Amino acid sequence: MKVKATDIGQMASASDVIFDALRTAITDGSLNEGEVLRQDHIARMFNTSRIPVREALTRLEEQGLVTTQRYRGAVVAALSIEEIQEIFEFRALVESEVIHRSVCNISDDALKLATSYCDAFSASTEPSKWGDLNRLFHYSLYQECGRPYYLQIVNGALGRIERYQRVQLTITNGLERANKEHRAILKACVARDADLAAELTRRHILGASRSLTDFLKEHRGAPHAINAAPAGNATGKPARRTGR
Amino acid sequence: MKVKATDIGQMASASDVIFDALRTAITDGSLNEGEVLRQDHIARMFNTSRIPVREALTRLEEQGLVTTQRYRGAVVAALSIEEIQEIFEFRALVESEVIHRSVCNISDDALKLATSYCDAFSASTEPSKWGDLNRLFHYSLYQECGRPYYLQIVNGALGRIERYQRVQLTITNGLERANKEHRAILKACVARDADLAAELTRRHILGASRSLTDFLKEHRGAPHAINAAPAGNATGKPARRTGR
DNA sequence: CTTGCATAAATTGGATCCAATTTACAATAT
DNA sequence: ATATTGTAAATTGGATCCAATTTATGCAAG
Repeated sequence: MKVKATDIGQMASASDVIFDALRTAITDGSLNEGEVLRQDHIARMFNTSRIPVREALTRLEEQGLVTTQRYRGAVVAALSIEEIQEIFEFRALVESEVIHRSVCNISDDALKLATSYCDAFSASTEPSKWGDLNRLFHYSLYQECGRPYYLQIVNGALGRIERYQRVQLTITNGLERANKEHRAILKACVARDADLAAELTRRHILGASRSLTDFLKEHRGAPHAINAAPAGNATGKPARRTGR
Repeated sequence: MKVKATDIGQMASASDVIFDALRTAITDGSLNEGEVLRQDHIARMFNTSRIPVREALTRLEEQGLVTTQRYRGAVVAALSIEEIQEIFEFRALVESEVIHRSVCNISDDALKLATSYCDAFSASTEPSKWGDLNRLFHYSLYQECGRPYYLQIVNGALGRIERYQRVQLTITNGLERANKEHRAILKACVARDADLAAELTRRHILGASRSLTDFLKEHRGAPHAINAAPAGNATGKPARRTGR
């Protein structure tokens, strides 16, 4: 009998690989907002043609992570402070609902796992991992809500603002407060107090929004100047194309 | 001075045209769920190559309107009753929040417009227009919530279940109840009673969910047998490919 | 008549090529 | 020196072609 590809799981297509790589690069901040994504540059990085690159960029645009203009290419999406606030507020609404539903069914195993992520988060000294650990902690408490669509939406919303949240945690030392709030949320979940867990989650997210946007209002005279600017791009004009 | 394309607005690319056409065909039910979408068939319909078709399908998949398997192509997504219920419940959560925020700022013009859509909805005898009019009515009450991201999410959620809702309105004569509920919502908005408008919207959506899923549980022994099946496809096997 | 396998047809993912458009740059006029 | 304009380079959208894979069909064996 011939072995079909489906028997050993769906092999990732080239566009999937590119999509995943670009997505993580955008969400973790490796790619600065406003940065231009050239199709054949990316294609060369992955040793493919531009076709799968375009498919990946299309998907990223559909998720709101890049914006595209005809014949002008894709740039990493930049969110205004108002847009960031809106997404945090939306997360507060949906995630409080999600954790409320989840706590009712939550298993001891899930609580154990959440605790271990919580510990790892507070113990980690590697800023590049805070985003992942934070996400893993929260998601481990959401898993048993029985609402995959909600989780998908939450994931999309989080993907858009994760890069900013990481900056805020790193720079304003928001780690301590996040940690305390995580402990409180976890405690409420262990006690199976759904209302409390929901309310604490809501405040946790809105609080993070507050300190992040305060930070951005301070440090963002210009729209996109969080990370170090790439060399020679201090002017408003597009960077001159350097040779390949 | 040379006229740039951007000066006369963004010209729609071929993939945009195809995307829009397929999206409306899926949301309004012209394409049955489970139906297979062949790339070069669609390409021939639009006199293009398969490249822009693939881009359109990629975007539709990202929105959850089609599902794709490697080398096996795209099919119009079919939602289980549980998934439909979940999306309605999600809409109830988000749309009640949206209308609550909107009513605080709503203008008399917006109320006038909403009234005209409400009237058109109740007067219309054309089932194919109910979906549009229903959407226009609700959206006209949402416009001034000042939360574009919420509206974008609502639009995505609605796009997934619109086809089913249309079926329900058509078949179970849910029109009368929808109409009454629309009047009540509108009245609450005119009175600037945000809490009431939100609660009525919540119940309106959950009620629609209830009657739709009841209907589906009744009429859906087989997963995808709402609309008339295409000729010669009564068996579970895929239809034999007819000549081009 | 049904089942199993070999082979052909159909279909998708990706590479390469071409046209449309934008952007950079040099030459020129003011 | 600065603005302007024409041209070349860079870049994207799309068409056509090829390889990988799946699906259908025909033929032999039971």
